[in-house]
Amino acid sequence: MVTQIISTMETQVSNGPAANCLSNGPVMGSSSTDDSKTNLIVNYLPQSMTQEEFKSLFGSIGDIESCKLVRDKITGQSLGYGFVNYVDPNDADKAINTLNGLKLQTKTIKVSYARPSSASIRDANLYVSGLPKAMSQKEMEQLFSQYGRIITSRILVDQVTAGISRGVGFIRFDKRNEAEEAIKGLNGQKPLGSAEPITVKFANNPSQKTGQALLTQLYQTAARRYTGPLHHQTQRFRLDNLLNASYGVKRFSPITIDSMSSLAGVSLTGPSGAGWCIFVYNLSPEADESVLWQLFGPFGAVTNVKVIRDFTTNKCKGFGFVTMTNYDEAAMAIASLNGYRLGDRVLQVSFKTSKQHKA
DNA sequence: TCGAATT
Repeated sequence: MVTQIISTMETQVSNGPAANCLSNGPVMGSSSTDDSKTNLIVNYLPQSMTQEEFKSLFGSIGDIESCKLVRDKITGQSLGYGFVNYVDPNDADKAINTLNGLKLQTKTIKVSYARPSSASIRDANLYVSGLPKAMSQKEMEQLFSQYGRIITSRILVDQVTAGISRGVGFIRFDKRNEAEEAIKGLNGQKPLGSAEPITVKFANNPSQKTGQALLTQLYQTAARRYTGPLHHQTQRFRLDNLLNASYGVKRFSPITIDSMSSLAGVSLTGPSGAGWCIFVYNLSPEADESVLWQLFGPFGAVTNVKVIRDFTTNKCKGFGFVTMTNYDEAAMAIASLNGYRLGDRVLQVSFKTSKQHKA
């Protein structure tokens, strides 16, 4: 858990023209000339960046033959990448040297030569989940390399726990058919010595988040910023106000911390450096992350909340998870919120049980 | 009634 702040490392594994994402290639009017030394792909652009800002940034390096920020055809949202074709190959080189790795908002942009446009290299990007936490990027590549030439790979890591793998990553193959073969060969397979099968599927486009997800992300950032070391009494008071204001109900469970921690036969999801995971049951189908922040935030440091939704309906499946940093604050939240009436529902709140090592 | 992860 605790995967809000994400840092990643990506290495270039190809020789020659650098990797890219998708292949719109040189944009308009480039005819049959060789663009390999002038045409660049720019990845990991901030969602909010406009075509004008994009052009302005890269135009500051030198004359641009053409440039295009790639957008979703339907929504018009930026897909987080674009192409710049310079007039002078020296400017392309200069753009890579000066703008690659530039930090813009929460993103670190990547500037590299675009591969020649062709249908065969499209949709060759895979999303992999369920990777063993101990698996390195190199090991992941070894696993996939039997299916083709890997252009880029990445394993996502959790920054707040000092770079522990989140067990998910990306593999971009040179060719789509290589990616297809990798799915056939590896999806549902257990990597050597691992008990869990991995999931391998085609990746979504980058930076494609729902407006809801973006709002949630913003809210989580803000909430964490203001989660200060308030005294418990004050927090109680704050919670009362919050809940009264928000839901018009009030009730604290009489369950004590001691009775909570003496539950027999269940192993708790431990601190594990990432905090204490709390299971929240009986949320309404309309519940969203903000409810969990409001409920748990007043008790102390909350690092992560998650409402589990049905994939197709996007409605809450009735439960969610909250991660809190400190045991006593988590215990206090559980003691106070278990049995809490939220609208016409009575919440059940407990430490998340671990299916893995239950006795 | 105890998850899923999207650069």
